[in-house]
Amino acid sequence: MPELPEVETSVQAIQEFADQSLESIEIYNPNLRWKVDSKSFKKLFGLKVNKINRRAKYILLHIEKSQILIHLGMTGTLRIANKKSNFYKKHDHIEFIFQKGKLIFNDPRRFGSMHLIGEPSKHFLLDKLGPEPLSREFDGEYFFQKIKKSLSPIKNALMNQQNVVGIGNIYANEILFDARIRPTRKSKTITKKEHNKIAESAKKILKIAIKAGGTTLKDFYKPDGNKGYFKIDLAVYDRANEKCKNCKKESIIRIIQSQRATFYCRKCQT
DNA sequence: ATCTACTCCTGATTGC
DNA sequence: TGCAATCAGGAGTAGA
Repeated sequence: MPELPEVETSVQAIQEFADQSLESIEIYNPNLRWKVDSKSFKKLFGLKVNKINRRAKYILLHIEKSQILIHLGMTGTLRIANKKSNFYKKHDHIEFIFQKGKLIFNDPRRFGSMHLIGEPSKHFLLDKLGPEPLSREFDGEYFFQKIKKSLSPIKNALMNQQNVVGIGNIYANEILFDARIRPTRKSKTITKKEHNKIAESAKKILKIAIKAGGTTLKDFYKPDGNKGYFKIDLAVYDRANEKCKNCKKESIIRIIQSQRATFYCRKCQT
């Protein structure tokens, strides 16, 4: 599930480990999207995590001159556990043992990843990423310039991490509904004015979602428990055949775009 | 260079 | 109830 708001929530939830030393790391199953290099992680024993932050949908744990790079994929979750508990959940892959607790990475579908890396901006997973959607760099003018010649649908452009990061299938649908733009529109046909609205909607929707994540943080990240991701009140995603929340007349339709489900209102989104 | 389809994997849900 | 088919929120990669 994790898109930018969920990853941001996770980063906030594990801040207690910033400033703690890694006592050891347990690798139960190194098979993720790329095989985890167990050897390199063993060199980290005894070192301190100085900072934990996010770039796009990646989580970074900074340790002196290297950092642990984590991607949650589709089904990855982090959970905090008490140090004494030995509760193993199915699909637990990696466990970081700190002074005051444990951080466990669980991922049933194994689309997530974990790397030990050097300079983040030079890593192959990060070096082509576009700007953060909540930064000043991302605005209508930027997006217009970036995709004004593109033939691909605006929804694909929004989800393309080289254009702007952090937006996945749910929020792309929600953002375009908020902006009243039809997801199938070719990017090159989007006017500057519409771009301003898209950028505005993107910031608005993501901020609302981050806030919602913050309010449910307590339930989400309890030691030894993980109730799963929060959901904001979605207007179109997974609401096929339901009445549009804007016009209250037309039904939301579901189509497939580039193998992914797209939801929109034919009346409100043009 | 741009764009789309395929692919990795397990689990929940839907349909017969 | 059982079993098979379908679908899932990501994104690198191959190939058109």
